Amino acid sequence: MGDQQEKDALFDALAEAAKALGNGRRAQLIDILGQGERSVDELAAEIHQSMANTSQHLQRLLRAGLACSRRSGTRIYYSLASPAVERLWRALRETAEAHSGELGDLVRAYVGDRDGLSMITRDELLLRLRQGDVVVLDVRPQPEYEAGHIPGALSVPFSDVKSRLREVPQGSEIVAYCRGPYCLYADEAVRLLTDEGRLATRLEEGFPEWKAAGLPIEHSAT
Amino acid sequence: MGDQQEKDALFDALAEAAKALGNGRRAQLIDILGQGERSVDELAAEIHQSMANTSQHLQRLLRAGLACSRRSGTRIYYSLASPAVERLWRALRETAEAHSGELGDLVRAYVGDRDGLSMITRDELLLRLRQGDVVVLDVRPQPEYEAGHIPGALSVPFSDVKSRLREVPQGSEIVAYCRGPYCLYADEAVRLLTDEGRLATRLEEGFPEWKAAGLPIEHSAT
DNA sequence: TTCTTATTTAAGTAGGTACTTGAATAAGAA
DNA sequence: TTCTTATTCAAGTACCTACTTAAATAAGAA
Repeated sequence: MGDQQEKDALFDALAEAAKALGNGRRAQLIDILGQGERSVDELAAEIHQSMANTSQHLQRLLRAGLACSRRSGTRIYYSLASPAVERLWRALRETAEAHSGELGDLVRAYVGDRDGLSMITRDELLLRLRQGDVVVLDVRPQPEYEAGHIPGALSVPFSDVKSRLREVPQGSEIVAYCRGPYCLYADEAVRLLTDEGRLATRLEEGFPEWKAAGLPIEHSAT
Repeated sequence: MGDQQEKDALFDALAEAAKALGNGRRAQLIDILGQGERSVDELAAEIHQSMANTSQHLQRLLRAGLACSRRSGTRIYYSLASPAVERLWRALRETAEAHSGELGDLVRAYVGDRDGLSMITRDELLLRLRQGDVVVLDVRPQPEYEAGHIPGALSVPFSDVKSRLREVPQGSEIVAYCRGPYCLYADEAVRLLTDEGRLATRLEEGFPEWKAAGLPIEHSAT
């Protein structure tokens, strides 16, 4: 007990979990899995990688204890191992953001200019929901909506917003949300709706943050 | 804006911070830096690595935005870049611990059996401090005590406990603390004191957790 | 049974990482 | 100035990682 070799082994094991997060593709997988469970082929499509490569990344997450999997017929569904993983991912983002400069530039390069974009916080949305004068739009892909969404939200995946405009109730303000701060679905939806003359706003954060705050969640009957 | 290449670059940058933590030696450095700033040679001695290798690890932490450094004469002192890093490190530990099994075994192998060890929580210690019937012992190395400690604590580094027994006031219960749950200094101090017939207890957590909880801290006049 | 689809495994390669050793800086002391 | 000490840099090597392609499983459908 207490010798250097064992100490090194302990810290190596802790570092294993960090290594699992230490790859851009796996970080994306964690971000997506934060929305709910997904199959390997869906995940491969999301991160634009081959099935083989995606499978290997997922198994790395499995081994590190960040993800878990279940088989259903011919498909295998992966999900985050515990809420602690969600906290770890958020802490990593906050740390990287505090290291001002580089990451900010990359976010700006990917996300573009959000200056003209109307945004509201979670607390504001809660208030408006109680008043009952907003329509909430979940613009993430359908499977993520089905795995869990803000109660009362309508599922209109980003790619369908334009064609399904008529389904969105008129008259009240629209609040769109997606995966989180690094997700553009809600941004684009708000821009599109605004162009159509609707009053639309983006929720600052995404579904995982809503869930992590302990707020109520609705699941689709399957 | 919004293309795959930029998205990959953004997540690669986030993964960079995780990669920096993804090495046992650097994880140890982060754990030690959580106690306060230290010079390169002190850190090299702590992790039992060469100066060159330690320096390279520290520069990796620097580049990733997890650490920062300042020069003072011929020495360069490294410290954590922000409290967010401390949160990240804690989240990583919690995640790894949730992945029951392997890590538990490694902790047990390094830490040994804590069953016979008397422990108190932070809240209990706060209560006892208010009652004024405890002596608090900081058994970490002197530089860590100087960089910040629990108010009123006496600095008796682990290696000196045996020879400096007389300095520890008799009559009241002793509470020893160190770096945190993976640190053995307080364990050993409590065993030693108990063998000498003193009433000694270990603080469950360490100094970084005390600091993170926003509790008061005392610094040595230098 | 054979066929199909989803996933994993195996093998190979280019590039990255963690150490080592020895030389180069950089600040202060003599 | 030279000497000393703390730190960094440079170059080399053994090992590890992220991807590729092609073959192997594994479950369900026909």
